[in-house]
Amino acid sequence: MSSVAQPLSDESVPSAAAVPDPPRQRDAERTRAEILDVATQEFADRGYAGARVDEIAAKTSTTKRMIYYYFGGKEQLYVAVLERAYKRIRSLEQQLDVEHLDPVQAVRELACLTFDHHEAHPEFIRLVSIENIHRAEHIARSEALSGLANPVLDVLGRILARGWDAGLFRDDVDALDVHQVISSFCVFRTANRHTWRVLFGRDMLDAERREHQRRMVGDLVVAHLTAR
Amino acid sequence: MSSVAQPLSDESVPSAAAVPDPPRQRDAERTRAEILDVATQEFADRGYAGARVDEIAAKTSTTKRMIYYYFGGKEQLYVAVLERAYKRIRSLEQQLDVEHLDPVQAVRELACLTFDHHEAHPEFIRLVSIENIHRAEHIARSEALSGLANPVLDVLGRILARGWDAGLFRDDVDALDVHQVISSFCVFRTANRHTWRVLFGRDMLDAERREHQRRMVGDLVVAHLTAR
Amino acid sequence: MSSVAQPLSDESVPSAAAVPDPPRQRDAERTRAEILDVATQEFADRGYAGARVDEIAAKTSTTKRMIYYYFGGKEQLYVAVLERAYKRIRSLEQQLDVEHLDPVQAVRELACLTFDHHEAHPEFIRLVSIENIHRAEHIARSEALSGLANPVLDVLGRILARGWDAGLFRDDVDALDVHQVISSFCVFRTANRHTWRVLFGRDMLDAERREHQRRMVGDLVVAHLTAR
Amino acid sequence: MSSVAQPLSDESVPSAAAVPDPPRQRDAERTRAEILDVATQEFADRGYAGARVDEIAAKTSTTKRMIYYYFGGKEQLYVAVLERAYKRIRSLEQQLDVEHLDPVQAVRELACLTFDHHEAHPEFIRLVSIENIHRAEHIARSEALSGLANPVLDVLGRILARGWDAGLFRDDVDALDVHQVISSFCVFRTANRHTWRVLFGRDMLDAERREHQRRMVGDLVVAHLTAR
DNA sequence: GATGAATGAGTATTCATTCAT
DNA sequence: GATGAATGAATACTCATTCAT
Repeated sequence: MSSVAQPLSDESVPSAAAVPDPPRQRDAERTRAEILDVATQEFADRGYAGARVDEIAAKTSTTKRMIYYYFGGKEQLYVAVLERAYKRIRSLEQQLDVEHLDPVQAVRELACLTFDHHEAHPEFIRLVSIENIHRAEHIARSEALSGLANPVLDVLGRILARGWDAGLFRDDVDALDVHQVISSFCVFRTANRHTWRVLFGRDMLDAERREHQRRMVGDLVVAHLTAR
Repeated sequence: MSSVAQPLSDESVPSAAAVPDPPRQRDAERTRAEILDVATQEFADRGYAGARVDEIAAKTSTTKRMIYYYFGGKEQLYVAVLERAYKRIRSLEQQLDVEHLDPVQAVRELACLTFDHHEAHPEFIRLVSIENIHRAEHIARSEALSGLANPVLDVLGRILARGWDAGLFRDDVDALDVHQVISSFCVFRTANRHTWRVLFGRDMLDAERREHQRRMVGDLVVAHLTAR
Repeated sequence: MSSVAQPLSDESVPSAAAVPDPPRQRDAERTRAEILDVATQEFADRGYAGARVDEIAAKTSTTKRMIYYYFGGKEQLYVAVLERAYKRIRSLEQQLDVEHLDPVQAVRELACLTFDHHEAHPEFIRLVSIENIHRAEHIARSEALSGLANPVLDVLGRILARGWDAGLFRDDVDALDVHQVISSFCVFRTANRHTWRVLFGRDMLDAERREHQRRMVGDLVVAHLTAR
Repeated sequence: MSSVAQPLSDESVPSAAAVPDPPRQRDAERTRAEILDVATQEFADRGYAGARVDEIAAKTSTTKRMIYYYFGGKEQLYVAVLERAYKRIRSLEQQLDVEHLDPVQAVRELACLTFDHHEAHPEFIRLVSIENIHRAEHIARSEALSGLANPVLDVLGRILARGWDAGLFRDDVDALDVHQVISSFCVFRTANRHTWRVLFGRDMLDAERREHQRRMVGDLVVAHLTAR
């Protein structure tokens, strides 16, 4: 019901507010966006096979026919959902600004920003889990995604370079390794939240434990990089 | 694809050996086990909604009817798969033996063993991802699983206690925090392998990078625990 | 076997007339009605559990899928059949007109009309028998049916009132008692026709005995009401 | 759960009490009887198509195999249930003794006894309804049933003869007509109890209304027979 | 006689997709 | 662009019955 992508979608919000409808023009774009919003929610919620085209259509203000009209089918809709989700995430990552900090502070800050970022977009984490179950076959085929630049890696690369120059960081790990460490921690909390809660009785996303966990990821990566 | 249950199933192997199978009237335990083997593979491969009862039956030497005879339905079969998978993993974890090492070595060894362990059971990691997509509703309802003890935590608890006593480890993280750090890294490599490969061009499970990654998880947790 | 709904369905007849049916896109009401016609026949013929959705669909010009599209499932279809059947019967009962007769004639006439009425709708009697086997659980849950007015009772109530005023009728039976007497006789002939025939060698619906039986129900209720 | 057939089965009760098991002898008879008891309950409860062989077996102390061993199949079991039920009813009817009364008293008494009789055996009424849904095809094929004498008819025939001789009864109805009147009323109360309750809000089997109804059937048949 | 395992044909239901208007 | 009706292939599940021991 309530929009899934809201935290991400500055663009999709105005559809409700704003102008009194230019006769018939951006309707197409608006309809597409609405379908994508609902589909994102449904696919993230139930997986690709578990999501229902009927259900997606029903939660939309248009009809099932439009899904086929705009996207061609369930699979293409799913790919479109993935593409939009990845693009939004990447565009947010563009705004990272940690390069004014010293390398140690910068890497800690980057970890924390990634932490916040993933916590704000659980449905994106779920989509990624789902896509991994499918062995990433859809994003592999998507031209839009396979060529998508990765801002975090660039930022991280420059921080590491400065750290190495200053003799602060170990040099047997590269940017992708560090990104893996950060991502592992930040993704796992959300992706495996439910089984963890049942098996260990602790909710990794519990608000009370949030600060502790946030400090932990920073400590972790800094300790690792600066260990003698 | 690659045999799912083999690495785990000393018990299930004899089905291949022994007698040449009198046409009917095999035996209950063998039939059950065979269905579970195939179902584990199928559910891990395609998810709960994506797996097909017909397909599972077809890959079995018995019929679909037997799935309902022994398990009652698709969902119960899925739960039985989860239960067996968790029990096997737990039983392997029972065999952990790192307590003769000094705390730092012990925690590093534990991280490495967890690393090996998860790498050996990718289908288990997949099942866990899938169950998280379903918000762990099935294991939450399973009496067999919600009460399952967790050997790793006990072992880790004792190591930390020794480390604290010796003033070696920071004391603002508990056993579950440390387990989370280790699990995050070890699970993520397998769970997110495919999207990572497509997006970053690196296979986190690549054999050539294995030792590097294995050292990394040890370094990570030790550095974190011993950081001043 | 013999057309079920015909005697009742002025509305459903046009389906046979009109246009020669553009292949697809018939119209909703017609499709619904056709399914209900066939389902009425099948459920009356074989009972709820004995009727087959496949068989109903096969006797229809549409497909099984439409049954689920319009009704949701076998049980809801059965309820829809009951609802339509009861509504039709009630609507026919609305047309009763015996109040211009003196009370004795009126009650006899009412009995005879009920007799004719039930004889004309054997499939309705069968549906009622079937629903009683199910302890009326379906009509109990149907809002459409539990609130359905009962014209016969009103008519009967007014006749009895006149008879009591005139000192013609005994006053220790109420309208529902009288309706029970009439219904028992009229329903039993049809509902128990087959076992009666086998066990006693007499067909209670034999055309030759019809007038005799019709007079009997009138005599019965009049004699009862007017007995000193 | 609570035994259906109890009111009927003086013979089947001792199975639990009595002798300490003659090594293995009447076991066959006892097993047969137990199956029939459970099957009677199940068929009466759910109809022929609705009853489940598995369910019948499960409610038995033996296994499904025995149903096939003793009866051959579901249909034959159903026929056996009908045969036993009819035989028991007939045998109870043998005990009717109203011939010492004057014709009017006798016919009233007969009606009341029939009333009591049917009220005591609702599961028999249900079986008869069910068999009528199947157009009596099973009892028609049963040699045991098609030749079964009907004690009530004989008794009734003798009472009517006396009444005619005495000029008390109308002579345009025969014994079977009178039996039909009585049966209609007595069967209808039980057979159509549930729909009647839902549609008219009155339970025809309500204990408080029992005496009223019992008097009614007597009044009814006497008034009818003696009407001038 | 008795038992649990096994079976195949059936049976209700669902789903992505398309058509006519 | 938009809509409700329609479809066929799948999909989960059930049932009476039989076999091996």
